[in-house]
Amino acid sequence: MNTRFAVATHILAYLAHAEGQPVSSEVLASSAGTHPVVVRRLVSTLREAGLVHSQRGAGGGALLARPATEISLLDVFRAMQQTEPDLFQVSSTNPNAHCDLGRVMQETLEGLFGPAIDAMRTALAAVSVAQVKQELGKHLPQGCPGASG
Amino acid sequence: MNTRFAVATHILAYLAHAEGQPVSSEVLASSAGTHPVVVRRLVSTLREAGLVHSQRGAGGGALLARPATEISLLDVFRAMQQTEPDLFQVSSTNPNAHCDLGRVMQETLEGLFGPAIDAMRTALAAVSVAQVKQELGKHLPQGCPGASG
DNA sequence: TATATTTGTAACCAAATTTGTTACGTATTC
DNA sequence: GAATACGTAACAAATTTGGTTACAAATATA
Repeated sequence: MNTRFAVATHILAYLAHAEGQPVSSEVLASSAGTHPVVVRRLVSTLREAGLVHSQRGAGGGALLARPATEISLLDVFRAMQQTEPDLFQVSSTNPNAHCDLGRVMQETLEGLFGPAIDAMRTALAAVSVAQVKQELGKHLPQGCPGASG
Repeated sequence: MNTRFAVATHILAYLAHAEGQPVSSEVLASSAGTHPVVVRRLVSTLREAGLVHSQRGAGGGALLARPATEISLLDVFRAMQQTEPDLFQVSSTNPNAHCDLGRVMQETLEGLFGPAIDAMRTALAAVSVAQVKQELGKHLPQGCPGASG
C-alpha cells in the first residue's frame, strides 16, 4: 500500500485535535509534509466516505463528520481502498485459462487470503481516530502545540 | 501489494503438487500466466528464503525445499517482503519535522498499524502450502491434470 | 458589492514501480 | 558435444504515485 492511508490517518487525527475548527488544506499539508492539493484529494475521498465535511471559502477547511471515537482505522482503510488496488492482487494475476491448476488458483487464493485480510480489518476496526489522537498526545513532548489538547 | 505474492503462492502450490519432480520455469510460467523469467526471479527470491531448491540443466527446475505442510503463507509473505516496500508505508511519509503533530505521527502510526499487520501475519501463518494444494484439489473439476493428486 | 480566502477538480509531469522481454553465461543431463 | 534449463543483467512498456499548476466555484468579510 502507498502512503495515502498513513496521510489520511494523519489528517483525521489532526482534525480530531482541532475539535470542530475547520482546518485548511494548507495547514494539513504542512503538518503531513505534502502538497495542499494532495490533501484536498484525500479529503475528497474521506468526504465521499462520510468521514469528514469540508467548507469552502475564507476560514473554511475540513472537519470531522462525526466524533473521533466513532471513526475507526478500518473506516479510513475502506475509504482509501475505493481508490486503490487490492492488497493481494489475486484477480489481476493472469493464470492459464485451461483446465489446470491455473484456472482455479485464483478463487482458491481469494478464499485463502480472505481470512488474513479479515484479521487485519478486525485489528484496524479496534482503533479509533480518537485513540490515534490520544496516542499522539502521549508521544508529543510538552510545550508543543497540541501537547496539552 | 503487487501480484508477486499471489504468483509465488501459485508456484509453490504447483511444486507441492509435483511432489519432488522438478518443474521448469516454462511450465510454471504457463500455469501462472506470466513469463519464465518472471518465474525464475520469484524462484530466486523463494530460494534465498530457503523455501525451494532449483536444479540447472536438462530436466531441471524448481522443487520445494521442505514438505508443503511446513511452508506457510507467512513464509511466502516474508520472502516477498524482502523485495517489496512495506504494506503501510508510514516511514516514507514525510511529516513536518517541527515540534508538532507531524513529527510524532510517524512513530504513533507505526505503533497503531503494527497490531493490524500482526493479525494478518497470524492468519497467514495458519495456512500452509499443503492446504493451498488441498484446497485447489477441491476446486479442480474431475478429469483435469492434478485433480486426482 | 468587491475582495480575499479556500475548496474541488482537471491536467500534466517526473519519478518510481512493476511486469515483460531479450540476451547470454553457466550448469547439468544425455 | 549438444540440448536443456537456470541465473541474472539489461532494457522497455505500462502503470502508479505524488507533486504541481491552474482555474472555476463558493464563502466570509470589509
